[in-house]
Amino acid sequence: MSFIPERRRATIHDVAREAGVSITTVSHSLNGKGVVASATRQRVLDTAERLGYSADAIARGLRSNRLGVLGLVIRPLDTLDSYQPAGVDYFVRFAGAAAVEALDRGFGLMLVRDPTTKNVPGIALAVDGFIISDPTGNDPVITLLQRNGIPLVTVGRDVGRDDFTDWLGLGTAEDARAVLAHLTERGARRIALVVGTDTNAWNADSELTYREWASAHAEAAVVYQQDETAGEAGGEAIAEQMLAVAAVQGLPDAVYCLTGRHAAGLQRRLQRAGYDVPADIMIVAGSDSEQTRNSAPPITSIDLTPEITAKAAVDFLVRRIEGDTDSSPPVIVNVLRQRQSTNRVAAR
Amino acid sequence: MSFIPERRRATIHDVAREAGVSITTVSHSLNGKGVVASATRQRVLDTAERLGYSADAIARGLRSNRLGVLGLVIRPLDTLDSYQPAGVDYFVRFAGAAAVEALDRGFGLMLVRDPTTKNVPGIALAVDGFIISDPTGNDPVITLLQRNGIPLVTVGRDVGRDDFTDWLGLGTAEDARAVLAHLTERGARRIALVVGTDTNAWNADSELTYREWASAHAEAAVVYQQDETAGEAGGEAIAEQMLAVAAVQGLPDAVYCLTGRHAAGLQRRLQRAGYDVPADIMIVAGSDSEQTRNSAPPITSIDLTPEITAKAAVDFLVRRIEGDTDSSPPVIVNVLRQRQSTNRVAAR
DNA sequence: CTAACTGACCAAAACGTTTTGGTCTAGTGA
DNA sequence: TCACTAGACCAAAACGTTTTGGTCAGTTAG
Repeated sequence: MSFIPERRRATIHDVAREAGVSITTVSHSLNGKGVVASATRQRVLDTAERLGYSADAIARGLRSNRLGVLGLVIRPLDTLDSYQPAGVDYFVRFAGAAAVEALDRGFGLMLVRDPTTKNVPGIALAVDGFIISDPTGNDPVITLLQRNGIPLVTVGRDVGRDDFTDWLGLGTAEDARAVLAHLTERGARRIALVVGTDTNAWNADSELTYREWASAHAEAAVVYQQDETAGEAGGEAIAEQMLAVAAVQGLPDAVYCLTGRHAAGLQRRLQRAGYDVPADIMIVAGSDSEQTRNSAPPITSIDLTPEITAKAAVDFLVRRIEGDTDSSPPVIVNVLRQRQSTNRVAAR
Repeated sequence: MSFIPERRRATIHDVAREAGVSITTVSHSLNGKGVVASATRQRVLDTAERLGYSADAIARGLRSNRLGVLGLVIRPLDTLDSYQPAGVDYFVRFAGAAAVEALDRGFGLMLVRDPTTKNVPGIALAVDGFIISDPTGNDPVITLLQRNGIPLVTVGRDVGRDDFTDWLGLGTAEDARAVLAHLTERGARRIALVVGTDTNAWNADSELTYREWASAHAEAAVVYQQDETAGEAGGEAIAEQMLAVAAVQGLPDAVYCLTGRHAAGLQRRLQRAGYDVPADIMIVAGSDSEQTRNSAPPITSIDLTPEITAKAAVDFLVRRIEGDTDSSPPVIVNVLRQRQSTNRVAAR
């Protein structure tokens, strides 16, 4: 037994008939356009209220080419192929915050997977604009959206697309510099870097900044690469590699792992090999997560403040949609959460 | 400098002109309706492909009254008034899983806040159907949607609306019985319950089942109530209450806290008062979370398997949208994750 | 007194589809 | 030859808005 009562929604025609005016007058009254005698306007408003009328968003969208929905594509999730990687709360926090901000501005937010693939709902290309989080290099999604004339902003730049300027910087270089400065201050000299394999700006710019730092300090750059999807096991694997060459070239003073799960796995494996964190080696993660907060010891991490980033991205996109093509993207500033993994004083 | 290239999307008229047929024939060719000579159909298909044509979802939606979007309202988040409560990953996992499942079925998923409030995007009432997670008693959102003839299913029943049957049970009673059986098996007799203040079925049915168990076992029912939004501090507050009356009526053997954050706070406060978990008192949470996984000791919890629930909810809603009014809602079965907080054998 | 303007309102077009109800031709059976 | 059917196609209506381009009456400027 279904409940659907098939109660037809009131249309603008119903209101017009009931109020004894034309639909033009109803539309004008409701939207504050045109000139309508105030008595008439009030009568229309009352009638609309009484009938529970609200303009159908689809019909309005068809006419005015504005649906009231923003699309969100989180590219790393397309490669992860799962929307619930354990402990990775960055993206869900991002999506939630983006939804709230969009709602506050009168837009809905629709989560969409890679729209270049088949079987994506047609509505995806009908939204008013897109936020693309962490685009890949020369991202085909951007190409598709541009071809269809859909406004978009990205969070993190597309490293293969220098002509595209509507992106929010993630403060990646600043973060890397802050981490390296923090580690140096705590006495580290030989710092290794562990990046992911996605071709996004986060990985690219972190590595770039690190290499700059290394050459400026006359240190050899030691960069490991590990698949983001490998999780903690991936971090352990990197630790194995470090241990394998430790006899020859020694272990680093400190390791900067972009991914929190890599950091947790790496720390655990090094501890198992008898090393103390932070006394023998310090560890920092570039992305705060459940794993970094709850490792023993807790791992110093960059809190990427997805709530702030999401809010800024929505704001920036809405500006573009509304025709403001000049304002430049906001700059995101993240915070370094100092924890025990880099606390040399507190080490036994 | 904006990037928007104002490239007009190809319409059905463009395809018709280019292929030398009427728009009717294009529509029929593309949708497999009507009778079209196969040579003609192929020509149309090729032309559409060449022009990169895909039907505009809004226009289609207007005509066929089907937008291809599902709405999701997570009611507890409306009261929490934040979409990113720290460590509460149930809802974000739910939303992510629902989005994936919807996408797999050709729908978009739109996250929406309480649509009875003002300033909600009009599109909210234009979606094809709604999933309402954890409705409040006699939820006004349900009333609104029903008045507008929008299909909906709820996750957890509306405790004030017995005539509404399209809800997915959360297995709440089964969960409660499993927890109580587990605690009894580990030697507990005097078990206390801590529920939240939302008027949803989870709270109501947990308490009901608990009281049934208490009277069946001739035990006094001890029920504490704490606001869901109070977090770990709320759990500590409950512990204070327990400690205050401990001299008179003793401490319970075990506590069943529905909310994971309450459980974590409660455990910490009791430990601070010198009690050992699980030796002196056992603790179980009704909802697994970061806090229950990472407390010391880790807290035995019900894993509410939001991925499974979300998938089932989408499936059920799509059935209703497609006119299947008969199939009954699926039954969700959750799992009890046994951890050290109820492990009496392993206690010192 | 006429022309121009203004205030109040409305009919119809337009948005891009799907679907209804045709037309026309060629073939079939009687 | 005539009625009928089936195949192939199309014109126009419909979905519910917003917006364009009016009309009409009354008022003001010259």
